[in-house]
Amino acid sequence: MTAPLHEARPGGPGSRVPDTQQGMRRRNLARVMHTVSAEGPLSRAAVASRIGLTRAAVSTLVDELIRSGLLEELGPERPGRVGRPGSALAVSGRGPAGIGAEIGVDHLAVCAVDLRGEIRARAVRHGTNRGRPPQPVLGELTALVRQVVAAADGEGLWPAGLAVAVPGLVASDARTVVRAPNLDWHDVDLGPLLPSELPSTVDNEANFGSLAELWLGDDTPRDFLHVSAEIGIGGAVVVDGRLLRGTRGFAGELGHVPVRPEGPRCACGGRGCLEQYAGEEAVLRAAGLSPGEHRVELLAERAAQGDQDVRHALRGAGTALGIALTGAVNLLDPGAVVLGGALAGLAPWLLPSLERELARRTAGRACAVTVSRLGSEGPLLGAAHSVVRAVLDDPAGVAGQR
Amino acid sequence: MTAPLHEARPGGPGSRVPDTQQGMRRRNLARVMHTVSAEGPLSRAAVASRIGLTRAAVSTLVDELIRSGLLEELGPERPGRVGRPGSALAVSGRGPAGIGAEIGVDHLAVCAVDLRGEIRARAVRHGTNRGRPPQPVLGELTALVRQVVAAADGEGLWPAGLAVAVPGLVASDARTVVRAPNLDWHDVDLGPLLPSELPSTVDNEANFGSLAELWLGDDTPRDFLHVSAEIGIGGAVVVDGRLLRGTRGFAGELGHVPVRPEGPRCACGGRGCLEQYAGEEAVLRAAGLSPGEHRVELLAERAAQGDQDVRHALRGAGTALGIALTGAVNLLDPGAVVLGGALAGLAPWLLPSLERELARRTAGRACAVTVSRLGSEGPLLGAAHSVVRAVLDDPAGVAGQR
DNA sequence: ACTATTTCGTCATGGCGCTTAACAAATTAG
DNA sequence: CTAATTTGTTAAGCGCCATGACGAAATAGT
Repeated sequence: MTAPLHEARPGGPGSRVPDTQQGMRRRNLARVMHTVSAEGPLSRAAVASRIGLTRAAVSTLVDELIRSGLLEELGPERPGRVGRPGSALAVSGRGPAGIGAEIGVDHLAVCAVDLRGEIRARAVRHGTNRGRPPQPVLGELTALVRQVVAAADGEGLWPAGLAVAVPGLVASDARTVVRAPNLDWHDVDLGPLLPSELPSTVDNEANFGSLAELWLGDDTPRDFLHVSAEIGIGGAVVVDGRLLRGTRGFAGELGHVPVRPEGPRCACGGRGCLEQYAGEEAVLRAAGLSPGEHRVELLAERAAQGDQDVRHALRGAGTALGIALTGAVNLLDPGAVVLGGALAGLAPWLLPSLERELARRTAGRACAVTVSRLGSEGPLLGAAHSVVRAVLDDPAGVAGQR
Repeated sequence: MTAPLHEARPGGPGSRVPDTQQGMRRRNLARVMHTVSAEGPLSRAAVASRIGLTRAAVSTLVDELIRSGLLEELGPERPGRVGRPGSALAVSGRGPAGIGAEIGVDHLAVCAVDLRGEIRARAVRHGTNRGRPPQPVLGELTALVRQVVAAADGEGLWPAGLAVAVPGLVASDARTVVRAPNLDWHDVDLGPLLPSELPSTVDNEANFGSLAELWLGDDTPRDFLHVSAEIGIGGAVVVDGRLLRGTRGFAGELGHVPVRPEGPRCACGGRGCLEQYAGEEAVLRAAGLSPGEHRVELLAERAAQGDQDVRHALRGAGTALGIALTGAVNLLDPGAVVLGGALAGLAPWLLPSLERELARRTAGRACAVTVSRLGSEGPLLGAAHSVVRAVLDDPAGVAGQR
């Protein structure tokens, strides 16, 4: 459990990893899995032509993947064209599964996703975790995980790994929660509290949310900026299909980008940070609601009912977001900006002012702003899929587990 | 000439590139070159233990590299330890060379760098290029290139490629200058104007400058933000040792990050952009100098002489840079911010206010600010080295050229 | 001085993984 | 019903690295 499961690095020309024939085999197994996974049922010949290997080579690769339970033979393809019909191959629906878990402020959720990307089992427990110590929370989570694993087992699936999304900053060891303000956790090592029978990783929920967007979003480009608002305003930068983490894992912090340099003081020491204008507390206050008792969910409700104070507050937040995103778009030139998490639900009232501000300030270099369709499901799905991706990226590594 | 020479991508698990034994061989040749290049003279056994291959395998790889003229055998190592001494291997000083060229506003420069990273030949021509059409400028540049190539040939070097640094935005085909305001060039395809006998690439000078910092800087981390001020304020983002280009190649634009959202109007359509406070024109004006006749170089001179108006103007620019960089540092969490190009010379007067502003606003997440020692040499060196890196990254591809 | 030990570079052998070429099987086209 | 086309498998071959053994060249110990 040293790094997030889905971030196995191939190792470039400067790397120390030797290149042997075993490595070549592993990478070609991964190529076959990726191809079949991405392009639906495919014959051996079709796979071969797509990845550039010969039919003979693909045959032996496929044999190995079928023996490992990662691929399935669906039977002969319906003959439409001339020539002998191929035998359709598909990713197995009865092999390894990725277990995703989410520790939310108000709930715990676990799900199992098979290699085809389908959710095959899930479990939720409602109830606040704010201020509760880690031990009982993780105890309950582990119970839910075992429940989901048992359900998945009933469908012929076995767990390849567990990924846990947490509303806070996670160290690069992928197990220590540095701080999670909404849970009031600080420097907690979750390693010993997680089910020991599964290889596990922990990561920030915004990170998993952005990966979900990358893997499951419609038409999401390989370079984009994901903006969500769970704790503070979390951004995530995805470059070339990889999540940018930064040297200390802090990358993607959008909440403390200066919007008005002489604005009100912020707890971070700066002035006029984005959070002062578009953070949960600030928006609630601007809408005339008391931050203590109300939550973000209420805003969408009120705005939909036509509450002018709320709408005004959201317009202001959109403008502030537009200013902060102008800087980010200038710096990164992303293919898109995606609003996710709680912001997705508020998009109808945020977008107009946000887009106006952004378009005005980035004339000619503008960038599409889209809304995630995953919404609050993002982190959980991203976690589960991170395990699935790890299997697709290195089928050989996982086949040995069983 | 489709992409910058140094950006050949290996192709991850999802890629279409098949993994064959030839590819494996190529990558292992690259590993040997990189290792010898980075860690000085090394015996075959030392290389083997470093890259994880056996001595026998490394022997055949080294044989091939010596036959191609990329490696040299220096003779027996001085025996210090027990056992038979190895035979020292070094990167050849008489093989391929990288030719770098720079089209500056006031000069043209060309140099040849060998695989060891040493400059072996150079040529400069002074005189302004502002407003001159591309054809005569490139004609002169080509003449300089041929002159440098001839000089390199006299030392037993042959040109492996040419990389040209341009003060403007270059399209992703690495040959078309989209716009270079200081030269008044727009949508010029330099391809036909470059020496046809060499594989050539064109790129922005700020990009090459940041790569020079990555490859030649002391202790430059693999993730950093490079800030220079040649045309406008060019930033460059380097992530994991790779230059971030963005979907349209615009990435790294720092000049139009909003600093004061209600500030003065900017030509870009926005308001209060960084360029309004820290751009060449703005700083000259704030210092009481007329932008038309004076240049950045003058500022360092005056500031050193104690000119209070100039120092005040630079302090202001530093503060604005600090605000803009706060956003960037929050978003990217880089290992360092490096001031390069013209900013390096102004650093003594920019740094105090810049660092104060940055430290105050990023308490706890602060980031070191350093000054490039390459200064104005960066772009030229980066260009030449980009060719050298391409050779190190794929020795087999280059050996065939000769 | 002489031997044992260590390390280096090379060679022969073998295993592994892909390619090539040939073939039987299953379909369409004429 | 035959020819053509495409699929999947098989056997032979080649490239590349690993293994193990060897001579060469140094140090360490007696």
